[in-house]
Amino acid sequence: MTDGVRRSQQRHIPRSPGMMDVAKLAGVSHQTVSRVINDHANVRPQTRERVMEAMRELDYQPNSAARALVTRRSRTIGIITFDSTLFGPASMVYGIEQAARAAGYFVSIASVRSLSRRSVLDAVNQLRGQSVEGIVALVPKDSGVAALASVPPGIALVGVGVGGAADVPMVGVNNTAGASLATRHLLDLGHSTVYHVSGPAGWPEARERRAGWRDTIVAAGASLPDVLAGDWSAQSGYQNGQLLARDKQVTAIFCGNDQMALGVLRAMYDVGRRVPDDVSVVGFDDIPEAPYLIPPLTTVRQDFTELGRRSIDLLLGIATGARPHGQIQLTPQLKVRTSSARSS
Amino acid sequence: MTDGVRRSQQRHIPRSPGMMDVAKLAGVSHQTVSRVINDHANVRPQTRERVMEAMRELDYQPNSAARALVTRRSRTIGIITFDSTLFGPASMVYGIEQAARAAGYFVSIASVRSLSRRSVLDAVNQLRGQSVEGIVALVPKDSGVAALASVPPGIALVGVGVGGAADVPMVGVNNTAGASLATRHLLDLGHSTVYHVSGPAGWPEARERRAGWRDTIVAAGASLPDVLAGDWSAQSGYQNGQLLARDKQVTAIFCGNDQMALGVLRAMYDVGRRVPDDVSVVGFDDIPEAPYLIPPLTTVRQDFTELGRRSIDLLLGIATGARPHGQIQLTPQLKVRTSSARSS
DNA sequence: TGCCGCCATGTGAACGTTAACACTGTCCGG
DNA sequence: CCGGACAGTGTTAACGTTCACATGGCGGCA
Repeated sequence: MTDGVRRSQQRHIPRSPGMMDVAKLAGVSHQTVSRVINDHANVRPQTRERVMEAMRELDYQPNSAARALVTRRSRTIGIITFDSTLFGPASMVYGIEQAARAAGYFVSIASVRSLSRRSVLDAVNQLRGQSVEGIVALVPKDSGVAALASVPPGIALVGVGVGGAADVPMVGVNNTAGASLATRHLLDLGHSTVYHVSGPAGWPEARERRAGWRDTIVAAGASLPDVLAGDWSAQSGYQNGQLLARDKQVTAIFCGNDQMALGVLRAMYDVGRRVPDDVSVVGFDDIPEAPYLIPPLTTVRQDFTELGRRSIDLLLGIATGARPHGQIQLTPQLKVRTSSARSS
Repeated sequence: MTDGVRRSQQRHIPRSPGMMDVAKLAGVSHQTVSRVINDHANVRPQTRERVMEAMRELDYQPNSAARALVTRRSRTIGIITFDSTLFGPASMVYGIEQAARAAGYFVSIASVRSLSRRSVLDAVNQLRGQSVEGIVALVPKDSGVAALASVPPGIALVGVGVGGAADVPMVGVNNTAGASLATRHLLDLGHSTVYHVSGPAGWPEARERRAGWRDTIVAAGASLPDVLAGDWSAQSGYQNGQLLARDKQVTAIFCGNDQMALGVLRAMYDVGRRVPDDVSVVGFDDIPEAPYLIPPLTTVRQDFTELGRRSIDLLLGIATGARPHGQIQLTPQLKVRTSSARSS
């Protein structure tokens, strides 16, 4: 007795009830308890009830480590994410978590400070160490994508927003189509051409949006202005906006995301160029604030949450060996608000 | 031989190398491998090198499940989060993840769709099922906080943004002080009083900011206007802003967060009331876009990332039994921009 | 010289679960 | 009325670690 007390004192983590304890209390074998937990057939309803009761009484929680050890399945998927502070990534993490949980998986997260090959690979290894059954990687930059491509096979991996050309199963929005939608919208409003504030070099999504914009301009036979490159931030939008605001020829601007559009809006305001009377501005993403900017921002909507959900679908498909490679592209949608209008 | 092949075929998950395999290859016992992995003393450098070499050769990854099973430590902490889509929560998750990783922990996430007692408790149980060693809960609503209070002890738990009165160890920003800072700033600019667009009922942070505002008004002997209640969204800010814009007496508004301030800004613009010439507006949070709104928003800055870091400090402190209860309050900071000016 | 103690390693038993198989009855068809 | 199928349950052995000891060798000190 004394000995027992001493023993339980030296382990600082108190033992929580196990299957054996439940079994003893219910008067069955631990295997029967296991059967109840895993909803196996061939357990008498009455027995099942007795076991459940015992579980309730002891506040029994199955030990996931033991289970993972013997089944070799962690029921966990990992997310690698860069700057999950932004609306887009944050929403996707949310969508992924919801979908994963619905599919019976836990979600473990590893956020990387930079998108260098090195840090992405570190994150992959961290998650491998947790023996995740699959990884969804939000690493929307070439260096990150390259790192993904060099991950040893054998681990299910899906990239999100890594561009259509990536050598990795991926889900993303059709950026080319989205950019095209926005550009055509502005051309259709009578603007002679459309200027573009793009995302930074090395980002597949920036490149694809730029391409969609360019192709549309060219196809329409309009003159092709130089691209201004930002870094996705409102600040960079503001700076580029100041440049554009000075040029009276500029009547329509398509921005690579809403934050930059917000900066452009502010730059126009500062210089006294009215939106949409003098200049039309279109963004990309449809952040929740978009309808309340001055003026309400016309933008291309991506359904980030759905993107997250789909990435789990794809991942689970791969994990069960369905398709070796897959590619899912969602179609974005133009949201016309008041920041775009007919050319005067 | 044939038998061996068949066996490895029927298990669909192929066995990855274990300690035993490494041990055999290095010509030592599994225990020595364990010692090498855990950096135990008393291993000859030469032996250590041989083991490391074997690990590299086999691409050995320690099995975290087995380790967790025997040590009863998962090296994992859990995050419960509500609407991680917003800037604040998203930043905190980021800060938490960084800090946890630095402390050698993995991070598992459970996002709840609502802050009802039920769903918060479900999330707690999900994480308990993963045997996390501690939980950081971002559940900034009374119902969620109440749920936390009823979590069985024995699991380390820290609330973030749950209000100072909570019966749970917590970290948060000093909302009262922050609101006071904003309100005093406006009073000091000569405004006869300050109106308040508050967060929704049942949110401790909304309550505390309201209290800070009210106390400051009362202490200054100014007249106390009715509170307008929003729901944190830009939309609700816009709606309440429209109400306030009609009232010519309103010259200063303190908003419970930046999104609502953004909506108010837009409402003022629509009605033709100039900010800051006619009306001063101050927000709370300092979202990255705040400097680029029209006009740049004066706001109260909270360091969300730091908040996340601190919550891990507190959690780890509790988990190692340092203090049974703790409370950390960070001091927010006023960022004066151009949306606030002297009363005319 | 002999014993003690420490360094370097090995051995065996947990940890809590699932998988595989063994064991009872009961019911049904021949 | 007997054999076999099947429902319901129990028994034993993994899974890959760490922990608590046990072991052997070697150096130092009395």
